Amino acid sequence: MSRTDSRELLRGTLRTIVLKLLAENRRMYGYEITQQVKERTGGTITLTYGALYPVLHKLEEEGCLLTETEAVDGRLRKYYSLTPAGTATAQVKVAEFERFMAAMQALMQAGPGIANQKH
Amino acid sequence: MSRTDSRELLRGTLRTIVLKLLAENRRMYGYEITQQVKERTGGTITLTYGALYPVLHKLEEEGCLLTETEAVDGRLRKYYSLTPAGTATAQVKVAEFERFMAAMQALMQAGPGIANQKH
DNA sequence: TTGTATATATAATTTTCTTATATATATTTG
DNA sequence: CAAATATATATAAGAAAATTATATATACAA
Repeated sequence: MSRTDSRELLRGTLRTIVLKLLAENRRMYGYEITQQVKERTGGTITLTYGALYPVLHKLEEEGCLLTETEAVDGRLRKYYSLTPAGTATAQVKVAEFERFMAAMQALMQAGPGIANQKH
Repeated sequence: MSRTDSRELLRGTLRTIVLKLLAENRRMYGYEITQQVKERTGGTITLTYGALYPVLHKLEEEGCLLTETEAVDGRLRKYYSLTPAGTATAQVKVAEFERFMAAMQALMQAGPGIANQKH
């Protein structure tokens, strides 16, 4: 299976993604997060459960998230929502990410190179 | 030392950065790469030597880079340049990164403030 | 001569992710 | 009806990639 999916680039962005989505949605459960990410990125980004759940647990442990477990259609769902501290962290993380994006843009644009020839 | 520097976001992008710069510059040495990155990103991104050199060695080992060592002002410099395979890899990596950026943009933009309530 | 800048390198540790596995119910499909 | 797929969470073992610390060496400026 060759993955067109750029997994390695995802490194370091998981927490930011989770916090951002929760900042928008007020409450979400893990599975829902993976589905939203897949949908909204047209399948380019797919989260793995082995990475997601530990991050959710860690964010909870750090006081960024709180949970409420509910049974829906006979299956358990664990809803996560941001605490005030989590909201603050989300803002910081998103701002940091935007700064980082701009910096990467600066590196990826300019320069006579690969396929950047202008006529 | 509080770092405004978003180190964790850098994870997974190092190889792409190195390959992109080498695609533009034809040949560069390690120290030069760190300086260019710092300059071009206004200090937002700073590479550490502990990460950079192992990556350069690995890329060389993989056949993406070749080296020529020269003494300049009494100090040694190890210049790296792309092999044809390295050029191809650089193109793939940059394309992958752009795809990833677009996907992240899709996640980061949506819903200014708190929209998207479901139910 | 002391510190800063230039220049490369590696080892130990930590963080973070992948992969595999486990459990359990609901729904769709052959 | 059985089997496969979708929903839903969880964790352990291992790999990958980075941080941090350390080592070496020369040039230049204060």
